[in-house]
Amino acid sequence: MNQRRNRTRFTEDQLKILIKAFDQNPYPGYATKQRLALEVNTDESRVQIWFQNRRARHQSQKKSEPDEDLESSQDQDHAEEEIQSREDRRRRSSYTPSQLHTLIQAFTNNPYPGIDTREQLAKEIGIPESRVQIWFQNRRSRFHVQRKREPHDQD
DNA sequence: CCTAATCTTATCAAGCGCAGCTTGATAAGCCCATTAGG
Repeated sequence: MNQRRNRTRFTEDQLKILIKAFDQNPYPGYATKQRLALEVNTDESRVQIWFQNRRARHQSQKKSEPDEDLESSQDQDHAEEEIQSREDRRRRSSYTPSQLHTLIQAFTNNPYPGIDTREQLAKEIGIPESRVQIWFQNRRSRFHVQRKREPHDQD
């Protein structure tokens, strides 16, 4: 059926490691996320989601605090520097026509597959489930964009 | 209730082939995205 992945429960030890890494760099590259995943014994995709959620929480918290003490006056270009030092992304995947065919067919059948369907697909075509999920996200996104660009006279 | 999982939208960037398109990967979401599991 169409259900979510089981909710991950991080232990305190795991969180300690993740938080420490987050404080050092809230935008880890793929290699760092993989290393962390190994260290806390989970999947890289869970580490990725954890960082995304933590950034969302942290940034909202940041906004509510003015924090104009004696630190920000010294280096104003800190933000740019932060972006520049971003680590490498995951290497771009490339799918065979056969894999794409299977994905597209599944998409036509259901653009919002649950975890079971995604994992089954992943197994079937031999790519990680996280890539399947990203593929569906991108596909849906572009489907929506195209719809906006060429609005049909109906609706 | 807390926060992992999910969704949309926008953007970066690899690959191809040599200008600019296609598409996988990543980030943000604003009175602070929504949904839902335990």
